[in-house]
Formats: sequence, structure tokens, C-alpha cells
Amino acid sequence: MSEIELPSKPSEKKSAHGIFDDLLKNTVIFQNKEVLRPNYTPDNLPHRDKQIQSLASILVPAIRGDTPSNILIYGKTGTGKTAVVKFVGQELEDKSASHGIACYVLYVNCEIVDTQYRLLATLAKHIGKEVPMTGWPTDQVFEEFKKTVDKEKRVVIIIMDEIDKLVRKGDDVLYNLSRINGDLENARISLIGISNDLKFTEFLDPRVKSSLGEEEIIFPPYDANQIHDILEQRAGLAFKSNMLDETVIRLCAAFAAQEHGDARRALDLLRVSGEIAERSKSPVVEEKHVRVAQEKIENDRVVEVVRTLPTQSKLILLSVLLLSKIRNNNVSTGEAYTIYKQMCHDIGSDILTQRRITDLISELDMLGIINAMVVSKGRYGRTKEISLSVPMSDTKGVLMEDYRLKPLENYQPDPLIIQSRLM
DNA sequence: CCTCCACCGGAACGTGAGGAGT
DNA sequence: ACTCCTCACGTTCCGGTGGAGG
Repeated sequence: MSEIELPSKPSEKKSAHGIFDDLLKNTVIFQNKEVLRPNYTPDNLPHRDKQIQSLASILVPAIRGDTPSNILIYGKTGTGKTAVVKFVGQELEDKSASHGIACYVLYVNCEIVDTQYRLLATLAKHIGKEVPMTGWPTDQVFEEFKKTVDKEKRVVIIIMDEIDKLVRKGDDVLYNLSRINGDLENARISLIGISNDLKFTEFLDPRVKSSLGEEEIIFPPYDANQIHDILEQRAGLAFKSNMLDETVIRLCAAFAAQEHGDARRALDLLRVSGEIAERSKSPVVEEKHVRVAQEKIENDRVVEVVRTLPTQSKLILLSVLLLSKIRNNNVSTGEAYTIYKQMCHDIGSDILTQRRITDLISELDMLGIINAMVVSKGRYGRTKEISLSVPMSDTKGVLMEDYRLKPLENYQPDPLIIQSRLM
């Protein structure tokens, strides 16, 4: 609502003048905030026993020095895929070490390492072979990688997180990697792919698909109770004791469960709630802080979405915004389009056809920035009624950050155009 | 019951950017 | 350097439609 400040990064070091000292004293709520960050791997994963179990049973041959099957793991964001895989991977490395077997688990996030070349280069680096980040032909990097792994007798398990991001740019690497064992004397390689897109294998070469998906594990979304348990467990580590109001966790869980059971979201919410409580110098985290946090997270999301919209979409959004300002909500496509055309003309931008605009409006609708509903006004035709579903002034502010829209800062829709029809 | 408004939304096609292959 | 292909983005064309008003 009102006083939402920017999150100030808590500084670790004490300054000579003590300007931070006072602020540091305020960190009475958190004990270890890191526990709430998405990349933290807890050593206890509630409600994932089944997945841990099946993953472990597929990987157990590695400890005997055999090659485990390749695995594909599916599940939406925040269902614990990465945490489970990292957790089991760690256990596996430890266990095999104590059995005197060389077993390595390599983790690669394909969203960051997003080309075939970089994937291979990263893998090579992991096993101790430096490869220039650019310059070599891709197949040479592959050969180099192969040679290096094969120097030792060992089992290498390659985890590829967000593998769908990589597949979009070709599946050759996967094809090569999945057949690499045929060429290796000593080492064995098995692959684990993690995807949050259930249908991504449709784009895969059938051969890759069958070899990569020898085993499949699915991570269903958490329900509200399960999220509640997870939060409870993490909160115990993250906060000092008795810092949470009774209802806080329950509320966080409820909000996150609405968002298709995303635990990451829930943890974020809890963390932001804590930060807000801390900044408002509240002794405990209360329900109201969660509500403010929820609003802030949602607001951040909208700001980000609006900011990155293409110019044309911004123009339409602006036109809807201005119209709904002067009349009390309820804008029709035709009106929005007329204003849009004028504004385009004013700033010398191209004017798209109305057909295209309907699509853009639908897109904005999907993004949850506006609300569009087809209604029939009988004799007066059939149209989409559009209303804003985000705060007006904030949105305008974000739109005006775009220099191309700047000239429209004080634009007033021509009243002549708007004098159309009652209701 | 029919008409006819004002737009919806599907289909097919055009265009230019960017990648892969050669 | 060249073609070929794919993809995102737009356009043109057009049949379709819920319901107020006649």
C-alpha cells in the first residue's frame, strides 16, 4: 500500500562511522535468511520422500560402479526438482566415495549455460579440462571432453537443469552425450534432465527421447498443507524463535497454493514478509506484513512485465489507461483503437491494424495487466470490454519511463472521439 | 422472429531477421 | 558468400455472432 521501501541489502561489514550499526541492530527477526533463498538446499525435504526414493534407486548402480539409467524429471517451478536432485546427488557422491568408487555429479543450469558449445565447455571445465569459452568447433570440444572423462575409471552423472531451454537450440549435444558410453573405455556417463515443460520431449529427436527418458520421475505441485510443512521447517531455521505470528505461515501457504503450489513463491513471500516486518521495526512478523509482501511481489512482477512490453503494446495499454481514467472504467476495443491511432500519429509511430490490436489486447489480458471480456451490446454491436487490473498511476509511471512514450506524458484523449454512446 | 451493429477471431499470406548448412 | 529454413510479427480477407431494437 503506502510505505513500501526498496529492499536495502543488509551490509555485512561495520562501517567506520557506524552508520550501519543502528540498522544492524534491527535484524532481530532473522537468524539465517539464506535458508529462504531459492538456491538453498535443505537437508530435509518434506513430502518428497517418494521422489527421493525413486531417484536414489535409479542411481544406486553408480555406487557399484555400473551405469545408472538416464532420467528425465518433470515438474512445475517450485516443486522441489532441483533441490531433490542436488540433495540426492550430494548423498551419492559421499556414499560412493566411502565405497571407494569415483563418482562425480555435475550440475549445469541450461538457462545460464544456454548453447551447446557452452554446455560442453562447462562440462569439460568441471572435470578439469580448460577449453576456451569460444573459438573451437563444437565437435572438437566434445572430443576433448570425451578424452578427458575417459582418462579415469569413473561414473559421471550430468544434471541438466532447465533442459528445455537447451533443446530449443538443437538436440545434437544430447544425442551425442546419450550415446557417448559406446565410445568410452573407462568412464560411464549418465544424464539427468530436468524440465518444467511436460511436453518438451515432443521437439526431441525420437532417438534422444527414448535414451534420455529411460526413467521418468514426475514432481506434482504441492498442496497448501504440504507448503505449510515446508515453510514451517524452513522458518524454524530462518527466523529466531517466536518471531512469527501464528497465522503467518498459514497465510503464506494459502497464497502460494493458489499459484499452482509453487514452494519457491511461498518462501519468497515469507522472506519478504520478514524483511518488511524488520524494516517497520515490528517485533514479530504479522499477518499484515504478509499481505503487504504479497502486494509488493505482485507489484514488482507487474512493473517488470509492463516495462518489458513492446512499444505497441505499451501504447495500447496507455490508451486503455487514459480512457478508463476519464470515463469510469469499461473501455471498448474501438475506442481504445481510436485513441491508439491518434497517439501513434502524434509520436510518429507505425499504426497497426485493428486485427493485430485485438491480439495484443488478448496478450495483455493473459499477462493479467488488463481484463478483457467479450460482451454484446445488442444493436450497438459486439466488443471486448476492457478494464485495467493494475493500479493506474503506478502503471502510467512505468509506461512513461519509455522515452518513446514520453511525448504523451500529458496527452488528453480528444473528447469528440469519446462522446460515443451511453453506457 | 429477424436485423444488423461492431467487433471477434480463424486462415492464409508477406516480410525481414537470424541460424544452419554448404 | 550463398541459399534455405524457420520464426516472430503483421496484414488482408472474411465468415461468425449475442442480443437490443424494430
